[in-house]
Amino acid sequence: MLKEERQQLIINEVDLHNRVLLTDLAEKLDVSVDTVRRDVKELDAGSKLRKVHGGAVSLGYTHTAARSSNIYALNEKMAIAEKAVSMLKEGAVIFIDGGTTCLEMARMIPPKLKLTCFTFSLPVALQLAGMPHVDLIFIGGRISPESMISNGAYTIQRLAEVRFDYAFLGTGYVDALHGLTEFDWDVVQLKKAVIRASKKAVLLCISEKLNSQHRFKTCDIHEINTMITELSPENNLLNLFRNQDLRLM
Amino acid sequence: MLKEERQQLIINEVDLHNRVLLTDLAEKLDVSVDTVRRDVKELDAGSKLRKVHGGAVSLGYTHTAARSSNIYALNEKMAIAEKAVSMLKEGAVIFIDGGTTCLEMARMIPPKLKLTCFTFSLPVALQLAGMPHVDLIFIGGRISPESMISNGAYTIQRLAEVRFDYAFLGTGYVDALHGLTEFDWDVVQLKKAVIRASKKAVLLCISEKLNSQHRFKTCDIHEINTMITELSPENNLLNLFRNQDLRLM
DNA sequence: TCGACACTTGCAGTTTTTTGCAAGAAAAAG
DNA sequence: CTTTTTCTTGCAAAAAACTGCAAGTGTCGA
Repeated sequence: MLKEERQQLIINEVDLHNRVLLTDLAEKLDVSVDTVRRDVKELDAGSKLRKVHGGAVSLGYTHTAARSSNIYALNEKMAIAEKAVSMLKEGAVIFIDGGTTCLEMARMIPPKLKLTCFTFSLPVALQLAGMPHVDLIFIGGRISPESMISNGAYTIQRLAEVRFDYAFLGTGYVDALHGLTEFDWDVVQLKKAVIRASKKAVLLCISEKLNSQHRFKTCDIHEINTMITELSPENNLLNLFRNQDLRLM
Repeated sequence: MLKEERQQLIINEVDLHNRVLLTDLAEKLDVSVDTVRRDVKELDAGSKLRKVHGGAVSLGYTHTAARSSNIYALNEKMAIAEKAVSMLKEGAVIFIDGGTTCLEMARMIPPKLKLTCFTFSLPVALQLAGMPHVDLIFIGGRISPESMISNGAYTIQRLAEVRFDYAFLGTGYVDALHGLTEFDWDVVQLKKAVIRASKKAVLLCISEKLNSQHRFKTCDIHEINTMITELSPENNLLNLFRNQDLRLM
């Protein structure tokens, strides 16, 4: 077998599976691991793939890692945000949760729309503060450094004093059977308070989170009025969420 | 499983759920917690996520605001901030006002110093939220878009419920005779409330503002305990402020 | 055809990387 | 303040990578 031919096969294999082990390649091509190693090293030098300890990965594969400098799954989140913004009516009193999806939504609020927005997320507040027609009220309290939101008993008390037309919420995990869950107990208490304070709760959630769960439960699915994903409402992935007194969007 | 592959999965999980525990990752990936810890540490070093005690959080949340390039008289403000920071003692409960000088001060807080900080300024809060040893409490309310601080009756009420060891304040205008004055009546009410809530008030003020005044009065000079300018305390420009029961710094 | 030469391939020994474990330190929780 | 969890550090075993070397292969010109 020619070296050239072998290297082409290696590239094919890598592109096909995104990642391969050197030992697998050696077995498949019936050459020694050293040979494969040398081939992979050359291909790496020629930018045909990326060599890593124990194997090789395709360039596209690692490229997704570079994207994380921005926001994960930004396109999906923008699609969700667009749908969410379309629900907004002039003069509404709404709440916007923290999290990147909700931040995207805040960004997309039409500049001319008059709104009263509550939030406890610093990034969301910063975004909304620049909008002249938005009346922005920050719900204070102890700021949790990881999520940049206020949280704790004080914040929950403040939430008991208000009532929103709509609350736009994110969640860590969501499952048709187990509802909305989080791994953080404090966050659950906070989200419960938000849901109590809102006439209608709208969940913004990318489809990748569907059917995942964690230890602490925020609420059941039927306590949510509308669930927005980046998918079409007819998508099969949403089947489990039908007939739950839930509007899909 | 390749290390590369594993790290990619960790990034996905973190970006997806915003926050994950090391132990959960270890279980999911079927490796020891130590390995996950090392991976997360590497990814943190590569700015793919942020490591926190017991887990990792996504960067989407926590991009700390870079200093906007052109702050007026930055060097002077940094000199003031440095003096202000030198007053801080371990465990103190302080308030930090909005404004660029106070923001500079927030930036300069030593990373290891344990503090409880109150503020109603979004930029200051964002700055402080990145400091692990600072217990940060945001005083909520309606956000005034020009200054990015909460203001109004609600905020003033909240201020009535707390008591600071030190309040670090800015002011629009200051004069030995007329005291601290502002252009904006609402701001005056707010600053009054801050001074009432603090045992000691520290004024941060560049010398350029000395001997200027405006319509609405916050307080007299003697209600301030310490005044910090970028000048040496012996400087002649400060002569009018001596013998006012005021410490110059 | 022969031999010089460059290139490739596999092997063995050494070095580096990865991984899990354990003990003490540090940090969070109660 | 005490208990529990997490972090750090050093260590050792295993896996992988690198290095030098020798054997094999093919090319080219005399």
